[in-house]
Amino acid sequence: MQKNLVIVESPAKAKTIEKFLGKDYKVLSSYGHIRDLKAKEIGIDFNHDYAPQYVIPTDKRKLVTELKTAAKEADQVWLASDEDREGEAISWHLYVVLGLTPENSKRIVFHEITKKAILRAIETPRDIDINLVNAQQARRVLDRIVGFELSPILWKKVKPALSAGRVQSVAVRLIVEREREISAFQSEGAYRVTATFLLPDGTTALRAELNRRLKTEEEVTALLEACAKASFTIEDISRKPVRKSPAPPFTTSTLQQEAARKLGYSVAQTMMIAQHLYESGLITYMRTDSVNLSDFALAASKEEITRTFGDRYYKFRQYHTKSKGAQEAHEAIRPTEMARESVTGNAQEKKLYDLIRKRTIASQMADAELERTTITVNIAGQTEKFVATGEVLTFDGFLQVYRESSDDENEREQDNGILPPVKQGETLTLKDATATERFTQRPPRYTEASLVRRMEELGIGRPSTYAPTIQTIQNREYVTKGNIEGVSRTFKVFSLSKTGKIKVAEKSEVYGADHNKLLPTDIGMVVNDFLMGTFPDVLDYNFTANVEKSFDRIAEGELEWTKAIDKFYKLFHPNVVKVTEARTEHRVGERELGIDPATGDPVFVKIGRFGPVVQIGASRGDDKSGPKPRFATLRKGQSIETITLEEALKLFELPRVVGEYEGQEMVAAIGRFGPFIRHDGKFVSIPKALDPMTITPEEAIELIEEKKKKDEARFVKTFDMEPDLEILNGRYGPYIAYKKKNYRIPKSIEDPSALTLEECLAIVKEADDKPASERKRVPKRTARK
DNA sequence: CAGTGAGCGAGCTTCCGCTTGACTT
Repeated sequence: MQKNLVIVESPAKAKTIEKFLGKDYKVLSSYGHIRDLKAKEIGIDFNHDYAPQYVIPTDKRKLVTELKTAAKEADQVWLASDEDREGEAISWHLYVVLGLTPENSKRIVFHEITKKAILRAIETPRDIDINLVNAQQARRVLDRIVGFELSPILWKKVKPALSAGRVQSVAVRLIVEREREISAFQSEGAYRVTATFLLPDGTTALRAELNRRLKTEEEVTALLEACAKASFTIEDISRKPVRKSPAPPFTTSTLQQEAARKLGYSVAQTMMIAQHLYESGLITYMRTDSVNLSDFALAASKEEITRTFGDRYYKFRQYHTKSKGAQEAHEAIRPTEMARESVTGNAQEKKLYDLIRKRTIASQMADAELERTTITVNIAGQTEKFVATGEVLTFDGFLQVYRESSDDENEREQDNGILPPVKQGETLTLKDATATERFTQRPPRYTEASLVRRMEELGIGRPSTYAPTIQTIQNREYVTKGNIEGVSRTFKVFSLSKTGKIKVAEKSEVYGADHNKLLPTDIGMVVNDFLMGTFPDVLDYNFTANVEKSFDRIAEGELEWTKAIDKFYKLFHPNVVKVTEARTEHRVGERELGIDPATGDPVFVKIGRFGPVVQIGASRGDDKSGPKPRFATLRKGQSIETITLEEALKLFELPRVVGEYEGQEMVAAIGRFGPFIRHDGKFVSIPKALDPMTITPEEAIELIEEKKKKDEARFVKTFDMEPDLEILNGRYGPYIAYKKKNYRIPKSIEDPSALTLEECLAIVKEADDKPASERKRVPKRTARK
């Protein structure tokens, strides 16, 4: 048995380190935290100075027993979790749970996974930093208090199973506020004037733009009229060298942004692919906020750049992390071997690796050098000038390898080319001039990646939580990813022809379309407004930054963690009690639309048990007296913020009896899966081309008959002896349905329609006999779209 | 796109950060 046990956080890391350390060392992984607060209750003892009640989660029990056994067998245990707040806490929990002592255990840290770094770490061990551990306990306890005291308020006041937290609620706030900025945005038109001039040779053209935009049509016509008569001279030519520097190597956040822009991956997708590359030993750890490169990586980059491009392309650069609250326990994300140009794996892995490698290499390359030329053209008798700019790349530098993308589509317009040679004082002739009406642009909606960038700027969330947080706010239905259809608008174009005439044309363009952007739902907006009204301090963009300052003081040993929590709790909890007990006349987010002309009853919209609903008539009190209110769910695209009385009343026209067929009523309605026709206890979806409000009996019958035909094709085989068992055609090919459960047909069976009843029952029996532990229940959420 | 189309209500839901599985009917 080995004398030494090293415990790290990640199994991939354990494997690598074990190779470096040799046979005297056994290296195991803790797989992150091994203990946490009780899962089902708050898990904090408020009567005993906020003592956290830690438990080992069931899925960690087996691992912890293994670690205990290994620790007992070793002479020395080396706690080698990451060097940050969470890592220090992991070591401390291990120390406590494994029953270690100062004699038989040591705390070590290393910043790069090289033999040298690890051996040096072992030579310079230290003790567990209890102040840093306490900072983590404060963080954990604060998050638990905020989450577990706010969420139940939402269950009571808005809708069950909702959630609130220090991170997710602010993420939702960002999206809600951006959407409101967009709806309040008033675009302003202004005219952008461009002109083409001819040089004295009579053939070479120079395109230039007026140095300011013109506000009114009068200004436009005045200027164009002046241009028709004016003479033009080259007033000034200026040349300026410009340098561009490469972007720093990837962190989790910047990798997610660039992978989204360049490769179109979602944040979760990027992390999954990166995890794969990491486990295959191809890249360094993918959850990091550091832009630092190890000496090994710096040397390897230099070698790679000078070998491939030459000395001139190399430049040593050291980057410093700017983002708030960065903990820098790891390196930047980079290839483990800089010389490895490509990897084996699927196409996505190859592309992401390529992106990481190029970004890393480029970060150690020379600046790109450009020459920017600006030509100013004077209009005789006018104060305005025309300006032409051009850029020429004189040295490509890092651009040879990598060019960072931008979210802003307008930036790409600047890709100006070479300008023709001109001389100062030269006279030009105007060939044409055009004034095009352009509108100011509304703020952009967030994408997953741009939300991550904003969260990182605010210091909210960590590299390990960006992707899960985005998932959570979508699971709670605060936010959806969706498209917005563009709207058409007209704009004017004034053009001056060679003959000096001004023509006006009206053109149209589609604007405002959006694809795959984060949009707030009604629930998201109602919850946000409620929390902003009741807990503005927690929703403040600086809340995290402020508590982080306290955590830093705790880590420095200047502040007791329980005192910091006490200060917060004494302010926060009374407000929780006050808000919980506040009786309000109306439901949170409720809006009265008006009176139903048919009954005289009031019409409301609000968040109901299952989401946004319209209600006609007041809710009945506890005594159940009075008439029952009527309900209707909002249709897709409708919002409780914008729906009108008219639209709301229309929702009650469904369900609607369309007609009769085969002696049974046909009823049109809208359900969770869209519009449908119910007939004889069966449901048929109504396609988009038809409307449930106007569908005719003939159209409905056609749909029903079509569905019948399709259903018949569904049945591959049925058995008279056992009507409960059917072989059906499904999305994934034929399968067996038996007593409300579905069974896979083994791949070895070529013709499922030839199966006998006995064979089918055998398949069913075999599947049912599998131990329950092997049959994982499907989480409810995955059934959702 | 196999199947769901309801409506306070015994119960239950929830946070943030560390880490990977085992599962695809």
